[in-house]
Amino acid sequence: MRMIVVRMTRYRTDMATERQPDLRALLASRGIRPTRQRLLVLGALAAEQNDATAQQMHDGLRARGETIGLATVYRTLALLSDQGVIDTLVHRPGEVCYRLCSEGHHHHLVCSQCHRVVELGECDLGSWLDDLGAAHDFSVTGYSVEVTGVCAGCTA
Amino acid sequence: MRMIVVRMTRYRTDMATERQPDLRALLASRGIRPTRQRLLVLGALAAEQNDATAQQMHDGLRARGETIGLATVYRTLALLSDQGVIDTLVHRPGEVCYRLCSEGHHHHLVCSQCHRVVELGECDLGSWLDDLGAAHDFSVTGYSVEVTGVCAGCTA
DNA sequence: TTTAGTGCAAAAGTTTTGCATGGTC
DNA sequence: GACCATGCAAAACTTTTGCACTAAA
Repeated sequence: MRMIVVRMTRYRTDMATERQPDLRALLASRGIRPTRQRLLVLGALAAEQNDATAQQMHDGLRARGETIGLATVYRTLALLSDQGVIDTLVHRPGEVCYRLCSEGHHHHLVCSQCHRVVELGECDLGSWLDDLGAAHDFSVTGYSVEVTGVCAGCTA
Repeated sequence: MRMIVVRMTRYRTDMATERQPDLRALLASRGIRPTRQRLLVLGALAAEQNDATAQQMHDGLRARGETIGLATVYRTLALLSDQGVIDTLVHRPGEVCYRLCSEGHHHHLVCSQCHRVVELGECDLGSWLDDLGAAHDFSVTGYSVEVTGVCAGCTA
C-alpha cells in the first residue's frame, strides 16, 4: 500500500497576522533592502488570502491611500519572485498572479471560481520523474503540479 | 511495487507528415469550418516540432509567402484552444505558446533551453488527488503536471 | 557619500475589437 | 442569401525602461 502524505504548510491567516518585523526579517534574510515600498507589497501579499496580479495590488494599495508607483510594484514582484520569496502562478494566459507562499517545494490547489489557493506538500512523483528522465534522455530539473477544483464555499 | 507507465503518445514527426485531408477532418470533427487560414495555422502547428506563440506562427507563415492576418492567427488559436484541438502552454509570464497535441489527458516534459516538448502519459496521481479533495473540501476538476529539464541535445 | 530604489512618463509588446469586405454553406 | 470568417487599423492592456530624484547603508 502506498502512503500519500498531504501536508498543509501554513494557512493564509497565519501570514496575515504576522508582524511587520517578520516581513523585514524575511527581506533581510535574502539581502534585500527593506524599503517602505517593498514592505507595502509584501504586507499586501501577506494579507491577501488568494493570489493577486501586480495591477490588483497596486490598485489596492492606492485605494488605501498608500503612495507607490506601478513600476515599483512590478519591480518588487520580479525581485521577490527571483529571490524565491514569492510564487508566480499563471491561471490563464496573460494573467500572472503572485502569492506569498511557504518555503520549500510545494504545489497548489486552486479554486477555479474564487481563486482561493491551498498549498500542498509533496506529491510523490519521484520515481515517475526518474523514469521520465531516463526514458527521454532529459535531466529533469523541476516540475510543478497545479490542481484545479471548486472549493466548498463555491459549491454551495 | 508500484508500476509507472510512461506512454509516448505521438511524436511530432508523425504530425508533420500528416496530410492536409487529416487536418480538414480534424476541424470537421469539431464542427469548425475548414477555411484556408485555419488550415494554414493548423498545418504550421503540425509541422512545428515544439510549441510556438501566435506571433511566431504569423511571422513564419508570412515569411513563407502566405497571406494571413495576425488577428486571424489569434482568433484561430483561441478557437482551437477552446475546442480542445490544441494545448496552451505558458512557460514564462507573457509568453503563451500553443501546440498541437495528442488527444486525451496528458502532461508535458519541456526542455528549458530549446523548448523541445515531449508528451507524457498519465502520472498516477489518482489516489493523491482523491485524498486532496477530501482533505480540503474541494471537488477536483483537473490538474496539470509540467516537467522541466534539459534534453540530451542541449546537454551536449 | 556612495549605492540602490522610486516615480513618472514614455515606450515596447501582446492581444482584442470594430467594421467593411470576402468566403462558405 | 444568410451567416461566418478575415484583414486592417485602432484600441486596450500589460509590462519594461530611461532618467532625474530620493532614500538607505
